[in-house]
Amino acid sequence: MVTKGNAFDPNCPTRTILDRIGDKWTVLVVLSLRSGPLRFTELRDGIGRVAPKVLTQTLRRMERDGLITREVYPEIPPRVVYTLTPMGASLIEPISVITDWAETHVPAITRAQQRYDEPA
Amino acid sequence: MVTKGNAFDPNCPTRTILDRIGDKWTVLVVLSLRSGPLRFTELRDGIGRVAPKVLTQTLRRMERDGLITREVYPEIPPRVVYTLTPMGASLIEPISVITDWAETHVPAITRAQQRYDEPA
DNA sequence: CAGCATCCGTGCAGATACTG
DNA sequence: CAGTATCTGCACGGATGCTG
Repeated sequence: MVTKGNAFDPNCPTRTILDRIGDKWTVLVVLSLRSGPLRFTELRDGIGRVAPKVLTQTLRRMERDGLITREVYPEIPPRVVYTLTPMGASLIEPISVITDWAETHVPAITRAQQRYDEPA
Repeated sequence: MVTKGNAFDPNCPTRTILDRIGDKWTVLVVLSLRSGPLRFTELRDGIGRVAPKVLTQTLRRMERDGLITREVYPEIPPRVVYTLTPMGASLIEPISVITDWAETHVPAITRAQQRYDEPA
């Protein structure tokens, strides 16, 4: 069985995962941390145009979920390092399945869209 | 390589896929149609609390993407049947990878959240 | 039956400015 | 440096009512 049948339950915890995977920044953070821990600014610069507030929200939620750890070094200037936990790292696989699927089917999807958008 | 490095491009087509997978209703439609074609109302009833407008939007977008087909029988009363295309059906695999991951890790995530939310 | 048209509320992304 | 504080806007989900 693909799903235990509770995927239709609005409160199904699987939904939470889908939300995370579907979240733009969460995925990018995982991929960014794939090759090692990074500081806040390094993440920010690597990811591109992301407001600090939004990045912070994303990181806090991921920390809460146990996907990353957050280590604060009380220096001046402060240094905070984010690291993928084993669980966080295990997300890379599902993500790569999705991206593989995407790269395989995107051309067909694009064609389907064009066909759909063509003359009425 | 997990990603071709363009996952960070805001216009990366892979993002579109992530958005679809992350979309609550799209996933439920795929799972609903897994065992055969369904009519609009059947989908609506099976999925649960979803506004017709939202379901229609979801179905149109999926049709446009080539994930489902929409057949209209000009009868009275009208009958419209939605069917998973081969491409749409191929989405079940990635989805099941996600749900498998979810079912494996949800307990750990829940525990992590509780630990995080505990005494300040 | 299968939807379209319309309206509403609002959650939330994002920009900007400031601080320990 | 690594955030917090504050404001804005608008995309989007959802409810309701109508129609071919």
